[in-house]
Amino acid sequence: MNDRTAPTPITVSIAAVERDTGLSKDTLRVWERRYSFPQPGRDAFGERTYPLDQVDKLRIIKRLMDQGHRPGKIMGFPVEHLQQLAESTTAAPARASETSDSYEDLQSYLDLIKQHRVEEMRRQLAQSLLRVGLSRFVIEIVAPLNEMVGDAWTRGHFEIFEEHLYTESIQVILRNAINTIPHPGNSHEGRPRFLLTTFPQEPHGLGVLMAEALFSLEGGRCISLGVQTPIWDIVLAATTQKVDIVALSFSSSLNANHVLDGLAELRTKLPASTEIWAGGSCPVLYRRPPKDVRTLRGLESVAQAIAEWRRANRLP
Amino acid sequence: MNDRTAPTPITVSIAAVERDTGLSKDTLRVWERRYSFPQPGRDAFGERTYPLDQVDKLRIIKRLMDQGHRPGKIMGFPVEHLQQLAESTTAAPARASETSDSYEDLQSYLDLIKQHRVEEMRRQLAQSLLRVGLSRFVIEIVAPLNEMVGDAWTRGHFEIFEEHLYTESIQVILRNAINTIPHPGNSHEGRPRFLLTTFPQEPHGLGVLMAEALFSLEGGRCISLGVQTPIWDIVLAATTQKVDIVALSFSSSLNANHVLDGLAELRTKLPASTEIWAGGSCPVLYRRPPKDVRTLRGLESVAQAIAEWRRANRLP
DNA sequence: GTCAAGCCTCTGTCCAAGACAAGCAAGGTT
DNA sequence: AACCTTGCTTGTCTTGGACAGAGGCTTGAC
Repeated sequence: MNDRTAPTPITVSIAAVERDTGLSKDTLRVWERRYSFPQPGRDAFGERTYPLDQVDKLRIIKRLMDQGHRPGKIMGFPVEHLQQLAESTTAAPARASETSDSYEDLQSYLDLIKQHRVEEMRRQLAQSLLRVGLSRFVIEIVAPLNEMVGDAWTRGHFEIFEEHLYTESIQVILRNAINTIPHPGNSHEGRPRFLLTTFPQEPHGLGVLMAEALFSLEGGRCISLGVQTPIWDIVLAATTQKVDIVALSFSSSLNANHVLDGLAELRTKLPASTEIWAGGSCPVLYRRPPKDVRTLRGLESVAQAIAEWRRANRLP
Repeated sequence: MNDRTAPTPITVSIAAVERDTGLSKDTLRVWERRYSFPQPGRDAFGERTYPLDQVDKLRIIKRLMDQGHRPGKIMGFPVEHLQQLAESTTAAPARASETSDSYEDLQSYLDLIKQHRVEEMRRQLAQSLLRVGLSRFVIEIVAPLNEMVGDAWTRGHFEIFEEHLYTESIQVILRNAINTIPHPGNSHEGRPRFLLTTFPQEPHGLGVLMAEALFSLEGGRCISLGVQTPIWDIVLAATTQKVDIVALSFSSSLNANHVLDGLAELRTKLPASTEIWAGGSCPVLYRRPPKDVRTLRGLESVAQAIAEWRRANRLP
């Protein structure tokens, strides 16, 4: 129950390891049985005590698994090897984001986070927003930055709290910007009503926020449910709010089958007149596009999608 | 593992019950063994399937336990009796919030959610904010509303998406309000630096946001990490950002032991000069106050706590 | 009558080893 | 290149036993 760090302060209990690594107690015990790692000592009551270096290794393993590695393959490697493995991940997608703001400009934001100069970063973000406008800001700065931050994290260059600092900063800037978008009169003509959220397994909210910004700019009326809404509640909300389009955001960490199954289920439960738009970095959306769901590959396609919706729904 | 709601849609798995009630799987099994409640059925694989009414009863029991009741005493009672018991104690705190906005005014917000008139609710919230000011808005309107919404949710009067709509609305209003708080010059004298976040098991972010509003109003400089930051990352962020106070928010859904263990561990890892402030509706904070942690019971005490910090840190 | 110390019961968490379905990779077929 | 089958991998659920620590009760001293 407690940490029992008192006698030998260099070990922690199984509950603490579960909290710090996100690996369940069951998993920790079964790994020990199968792979002989971790190998915790025992305290006077026969309960497991994990040395800190093993907890560190568990954290690295967890990160590599989020990246797609399988535990059985990597469990035996020494820590140095694992760190090396983390380094040698995709370098390609970061280069693809050299569009208008050059790669170096974006990199400077990462440096600001790494130096923990949060206020300076927010100032510069706000400045960029003013310079290029909200739409280009989201598409050309925030989206590639998200990717770079995620990338840096999987390589172990960022701590979790640094990623939190980044996310919170972007959220402040974007929400503030969304608030300043003027309400274009009372005319509801040709203004699609959006419901925005994510599936229960998806805790990342920046995608929803970016979509809300772009939809609103294009004249959409947005209702956001935040993240992690059960499918049935999405249906309830969509029908009671009489929305035209349900928009969902998917990050790359999600299980492919869950995404497809969830979208299929949502499609059957929603009336056919309600469109479903799906976007985000989840690869399966574009590799095996689901039936009767509009997939938005890249945020640039948002404007076109809304234009097409307008054309299709001009006069019913 | 999965919900297995497909064959008989009226039962859920033990993992789902753990998620929805906050009671651990171990606890659920041991209750079944000792008190013969709950009594889940079994699916084709021999795994427990909990009927929804039993989950509802478990939720009520959880709430009564938060109020001090012991499981063995109340487990055998029928649901009606338990509800009655819950009513008799709940009435007091709700009444206590009849300070400026009367109970009926707050109730009208709940009605607006229930009628799904989101924009109207936001308009009225914004109006209340202007009328009474941010500080009283947070303390006298948002805090009791949170309680009422949570209350309505545990009784099954609210759908999940309605709670999401509420949370998102409050978030929009509060973040906007926080943005408008003027930066009082460059003087850092007597202005405590706060780090705000929650523990990994705590996904609710409104508490952090309310605290940020009040701290900022009192002249504090706030750095928010959002929710669910691992303890080690809280330590890292606190030291690199050189904060004076780490402020944490705890909802009543959290496991008491996890909260106390986490706070104890955080206390040992942070330098003694960094204060820890803990607040929120988690009962254990006030029933068994942790060592060397300042617990803020109710948001009214924020101003006093900051005043005391100022007095203690005037001249080192 | 009040308070402290001791005892006892209650209660959540940990342990062990076994079982199995869902996830994933490799091989074969169209 | 797209698809199905087969077999291995892996996380989660199962049972029943054990025990520490908190809560509540009783006793005894003042």
